[in-house]
Amino acid sequence: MIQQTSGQTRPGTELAAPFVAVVDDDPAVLEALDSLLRSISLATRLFGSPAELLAAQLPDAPGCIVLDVRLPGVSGLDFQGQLVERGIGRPIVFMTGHGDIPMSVRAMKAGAVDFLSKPFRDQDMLDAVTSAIERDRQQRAATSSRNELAAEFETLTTREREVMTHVVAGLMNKQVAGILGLSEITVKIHRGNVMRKMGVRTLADLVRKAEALGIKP
Amino acid sequence: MIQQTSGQTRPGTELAAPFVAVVDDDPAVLEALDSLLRSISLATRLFGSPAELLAAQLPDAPGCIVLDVRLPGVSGLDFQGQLVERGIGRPIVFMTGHGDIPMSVRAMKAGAVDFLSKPFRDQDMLDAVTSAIERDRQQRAATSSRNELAAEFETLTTREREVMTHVVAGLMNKQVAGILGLSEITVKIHRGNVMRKMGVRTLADLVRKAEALGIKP
DNA sequence: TTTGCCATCATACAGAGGTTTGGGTCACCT
DNA sequence: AGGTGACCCAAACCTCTGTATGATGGCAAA
Repeated sequence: MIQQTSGQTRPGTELAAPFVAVVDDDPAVLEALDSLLRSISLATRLFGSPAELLAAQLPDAPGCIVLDVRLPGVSGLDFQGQLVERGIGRPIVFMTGHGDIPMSVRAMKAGAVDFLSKPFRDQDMLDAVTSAIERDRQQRAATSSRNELAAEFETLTTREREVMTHVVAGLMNKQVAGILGLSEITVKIHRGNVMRKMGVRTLADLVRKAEALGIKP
Repeated sequence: MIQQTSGQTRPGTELAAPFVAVVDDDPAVLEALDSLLRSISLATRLFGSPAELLAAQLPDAPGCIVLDVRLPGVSGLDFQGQLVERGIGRPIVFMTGHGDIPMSVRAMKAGAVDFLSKPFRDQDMLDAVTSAIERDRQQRAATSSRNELAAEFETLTTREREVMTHVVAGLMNKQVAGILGLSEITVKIHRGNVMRKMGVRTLADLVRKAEALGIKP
């Protein structure tokens, strides 16, 4: 039971099965992709329109989105932008029957993983999807560890954050005390609290965490 | 005179005028691009083939390469790979008269800044080139500061590097001494040398430099 | 009001960091 | 043979860090 709980709550474990969300207005295409992706043991979510995908709740697992450029409602490229805005930053694989070079370049510039012309070879789609999922896996791992860090940082009081900022800048306790108008002993106490709350035992580790948090001034 | 010397030798200043290297086997295209690029005050280097560019010495300034995909000798895409191998990592803007989507996607995946179909609008080329030069500028700044760091690190002796590795890992002097089979006082001396040679005064700064150098074990 | 958290400071002590001074061995190069 | 530089160590001395112990006051939620 301990292991089970640990496995469920510990972030970054990523044992969940990856999935692929497919958006296309042609049911035949959806069916074909569903079959293809399942053949390599990938879970699928099928959508007939961008709106459906936005309404749905994607699994909390590494995954990607396969998208036709020409979709009912909005352009696939615009939809790409919408997804990013809403924080649904899943890697996207585009496909199209009537694409052109500027379209593909725009998609790639916006971060698309691949841009496949219909008809494409099955293997090309599988490669693209595999690559996209791997990208998402790393993305999620990075976001996850950043979130844990931010959570620790938020447990600090205002004073503790001020002290931490100056400490990781390399200032001595007495200097920090001078800047903040405190006595050196008070700074030491805050500093000790910072170390404890940030879960580090050495200044080196604190500096690295501060770097990851983007603490500069 | 002091200011002049300082300005010439300090890296990262990047006051040098940006340039654009253009490779195309059609003299008319070269001439047209030369004229276009000069109109926004960009220096140009014109080449009739990839081999010519490889033989030439590009200026030590931010710049980019404008390349036709179909070139005498090699494919523009293969040439892109060759340039990366030789450390000529300038951002590339592709242009083509007979391109297709897979080609453009491959180029973009390989890091191309843009991929323009001929005929393209002048403004599109200017935008692409401007963006490419900006990317190179940042690339060069990053490489430059990494090189300075590596240079400092290379002035360290083997022992000093070992000590530094353990120190930035957060170990105490006595622990480092135990691992390396030294006395604590010797570690202190090495540590002092490391700080001096790496040009830092605080452990925090040393940790940051070590991070930038990718020192982990 | 009581409780809890935040913040502040003092004294005292233990331990870690850092430099200086001075000394030694060894390998390599001129 | 002498010089250089890496490497090693010790004693002395100082500063800085870190952690108690104990105490005060403000402020907000229960």
